[in-house]
Amino acid sequence: MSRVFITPTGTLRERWREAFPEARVAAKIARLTQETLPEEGSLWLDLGQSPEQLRMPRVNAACALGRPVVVMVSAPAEEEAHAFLNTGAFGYCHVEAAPEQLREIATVVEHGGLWMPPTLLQRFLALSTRAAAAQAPQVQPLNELTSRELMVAEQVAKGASNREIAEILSITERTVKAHLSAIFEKLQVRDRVQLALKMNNIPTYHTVN
Amino acid sequence: MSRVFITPTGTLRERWREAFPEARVAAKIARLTQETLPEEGSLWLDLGQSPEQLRMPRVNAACALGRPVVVMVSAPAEEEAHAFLNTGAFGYCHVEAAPEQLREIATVVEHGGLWMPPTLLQRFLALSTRAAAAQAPQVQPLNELTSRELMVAEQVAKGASNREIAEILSITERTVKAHLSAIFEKLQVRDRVQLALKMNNIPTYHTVN
DNA sequence: TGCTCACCTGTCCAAAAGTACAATGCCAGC
DNA sequence: GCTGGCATTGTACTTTTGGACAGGTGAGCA
Repeated sequence: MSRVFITPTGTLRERWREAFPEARVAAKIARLTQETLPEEGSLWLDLGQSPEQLRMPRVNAACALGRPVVVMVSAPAEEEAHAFLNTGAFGYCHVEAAPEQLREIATVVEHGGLWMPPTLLQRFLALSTRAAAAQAPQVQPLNELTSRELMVAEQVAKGASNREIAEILSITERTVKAHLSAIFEKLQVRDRVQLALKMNNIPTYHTVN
Repeated sequence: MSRVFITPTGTLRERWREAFPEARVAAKIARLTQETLPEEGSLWLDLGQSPEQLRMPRVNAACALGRPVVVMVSAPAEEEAHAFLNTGAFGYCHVEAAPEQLREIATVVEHGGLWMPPTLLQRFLALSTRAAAAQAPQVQPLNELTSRELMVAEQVAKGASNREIAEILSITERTVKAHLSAIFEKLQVRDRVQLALKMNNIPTYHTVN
């Protein structure tokens, strides 16, 4: 498995060489063609110094070569990560990533996996899940709720406290709680946060048990 | 690197054994604790026959063990993939996946990568990009948060309780509260419900005092 | 070397949320 | 007239949440 680094300086950084002693280097993507590329292996694109408007095209060009591409940047940012990975890159990391890390990343992307910093990955998953939920709106079992319960649920969905709901509906806080208990039971949620999310069509991932 | 398969039958499938001759097997997640688990390696959760309402809790439980989890299902579906990966799983594949594929997946997840079938991955990336764009205006106030605070906020956005967040982040419930107080202050919300809504870009109509 | 900041934790306390058990009144339908 | 569902409220209790006050550590920086 061989790795090719694409960096404007045309020279390998210390840590890159440390991670992959056999790595090759290229100054420009254009220099690389199907013929000059090794049979398999990954491409490592250094965008550390690239100006804004050139970054995306470069990622595009690199991905077009048909090898898994890891984009390296000097300041990882969420939106950029999304854009690059969506374009076809399989990895997104810091240019100064440690050698062991680089090897981890290589292992992952060369086996069809996706790699990005853990915190970004989390955000990433949260976002796409939300998007998926928005795409396929679930018909909720809100019909099970009585009219009064629905009013209470809607207030919770807007972030109201029991006291506020009581005031709005002109009932006692106690009654609000009674309705809430019924709602929780019917909708199979355990507290107002989960209810608020459910009412807004957002999946929750924490079950009782 | 060792692999533990969790399957109701308590026996390894042919192809699993073929992929990982040394694999261990367990019938229930509850049997596995930090002590009985190997130092490192991945968990493979067979949801082939699991009924709908037990799937998510099982994924949750498996992820809580602190090893990369690969969920195996008999009929891969997009929404499910999103949900499971968002819960903390790192892999999602068919129970009947070929041995070579299983090894690929193992390699990926054990190195911090994310693995799912290529077609799903495409959809996934497309979705998240769209979501990122939609969220863009909202993400701004979030950068006031420190990385740790963001993690807490993300969990609240999914409906987690303080206790759960503490467990997930391996900190005390007290610390979770500390982070939350800071978050409330920074994002100008008064409680976790409003935070959850704000994190999901849903406006709240109640005063913030 | 201080200093700041993020992160983590503790105790104590008060408010809010949620549950259990119980009761009253209203109204529609059989 | 009886029954069942809905809405309402009460007392009493447990759990969860959030805040006040008071620290402790470690990393980075002037």
